[in-house]
Amino acid sequence: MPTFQTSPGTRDILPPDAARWRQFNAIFADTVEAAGYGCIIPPIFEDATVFHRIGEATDVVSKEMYDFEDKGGRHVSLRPEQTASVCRAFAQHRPTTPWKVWYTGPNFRYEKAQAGRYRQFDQVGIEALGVHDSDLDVEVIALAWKFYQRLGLSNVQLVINSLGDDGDRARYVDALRQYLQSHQDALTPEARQTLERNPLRVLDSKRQGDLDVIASAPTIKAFLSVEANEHFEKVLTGLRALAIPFTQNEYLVRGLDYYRRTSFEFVSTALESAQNAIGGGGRYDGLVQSLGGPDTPGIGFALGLDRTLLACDAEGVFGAPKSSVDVFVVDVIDGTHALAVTNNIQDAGYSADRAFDGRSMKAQMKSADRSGARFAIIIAQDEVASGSYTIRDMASAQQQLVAKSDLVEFLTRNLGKRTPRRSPS
RNA sequence: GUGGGCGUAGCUCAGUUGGUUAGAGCGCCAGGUUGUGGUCCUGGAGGUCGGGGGUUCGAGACCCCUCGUUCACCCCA
Repeated sequence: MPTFQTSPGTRDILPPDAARWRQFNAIFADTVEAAGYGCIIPPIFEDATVFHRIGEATDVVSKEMYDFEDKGGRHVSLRPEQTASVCRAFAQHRPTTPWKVWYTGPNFRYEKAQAGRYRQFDQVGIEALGVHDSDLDVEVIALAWKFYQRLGLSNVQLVINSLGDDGDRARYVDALRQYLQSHQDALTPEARQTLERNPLRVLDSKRQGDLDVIASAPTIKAFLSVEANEHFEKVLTGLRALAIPFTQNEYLVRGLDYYRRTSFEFVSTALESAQNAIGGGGRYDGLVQSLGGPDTPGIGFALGLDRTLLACDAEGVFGAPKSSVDVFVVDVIDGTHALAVTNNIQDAGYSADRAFDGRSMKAQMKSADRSGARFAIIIAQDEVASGSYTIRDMASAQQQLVAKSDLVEFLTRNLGKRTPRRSPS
């Protein structure tokens, strides 16, 4: 028999971790829906050209795309992120603005995996289209911040910068390229290579040999238009008003070409690994138009599920929920009583599990213990004869005999009223 | 894509300069207790030592290849 395992960079999320993911998504949805964001579910793959708008020079597009030709000869790609898809959706459906949406789901990038970096990785995020107002920038950042707080994270740092408008950015890149080229000899070979492709990325270098040159490099600030500068200052003022701490970093450029003006990143200072950026985002005025839509401003962020959970682990917060069931039915006759009883309990809105394969009472009690059930319902000859159940409180080991017809009333009295998952007919 | 570390039971790991039948703890199953879990005691199941090739009388150990994983670079969430 051949043995199989997950492909590199992918993995199974098993219980109880998957429950933690669901909880994570639920808290996120709750946080952003409270601000008027609606859920959007774009396809997981689409025309590869859509994602090329992220920037031909970016690594994401040039070497990490999971693209292929489908049976109809279409060049499609698994999405490496969702922002481009959301903007494509906007261009396609032309909803009224402001259009505020949130999403969750897997993305794909062909990279070598390491801690906090997978080929299939999940992100949650929001995108807001059609608004220039700097207040929206503040709202977007504040929602991410609020979400981190709800998870219980406290060692998160907000790093922020402005990349200016298209023209500002172009003029700055020119100046930066000139500066770096004139200091080429002082740069590492890797940085010189990066310089060819994208001068902005050189600023991201953490190599010791590049730091001196970077330290005296021109910064974007001097190239910002009056409007972009004003916009940025208003964003910072808004953050201060909401008491959200931030660090300005004029070298924060981020890897995707479409960012304009506000650009930000959330870094976990609790993580030791190199992958300590747990979320990021910014404004991308112009992206919708590049996808064939009307000239529409946009801003959003994406938070990495895996990395954020790693940060939670590092801080010892937001652990996996303990799964448990209300009742565990122990049937030592033939198991068929348990079939009916669990069914009835479930119809009444409570959760119930049982053992199979006719195991011994001791073994079934052990399963009851492991299930985390508050009560064990024991059914043997005596109970059947008297038309009742023995109900054992697993924590106190107190037992009592309860008439069959009083079972739901007993559960309601001890566990509170529940809404039935479906009404018994 | 490049470089380093690591792959032994479901999990965490021992395993001497290469030497008989590969071990422990936890977990799992059963019994001790024919109507009772969590503690305790006893027993049991479970391993082609990641895979393939080589060196050797003999390889879990040494060499080569390969796959996986991990860390760093790169990049990013």
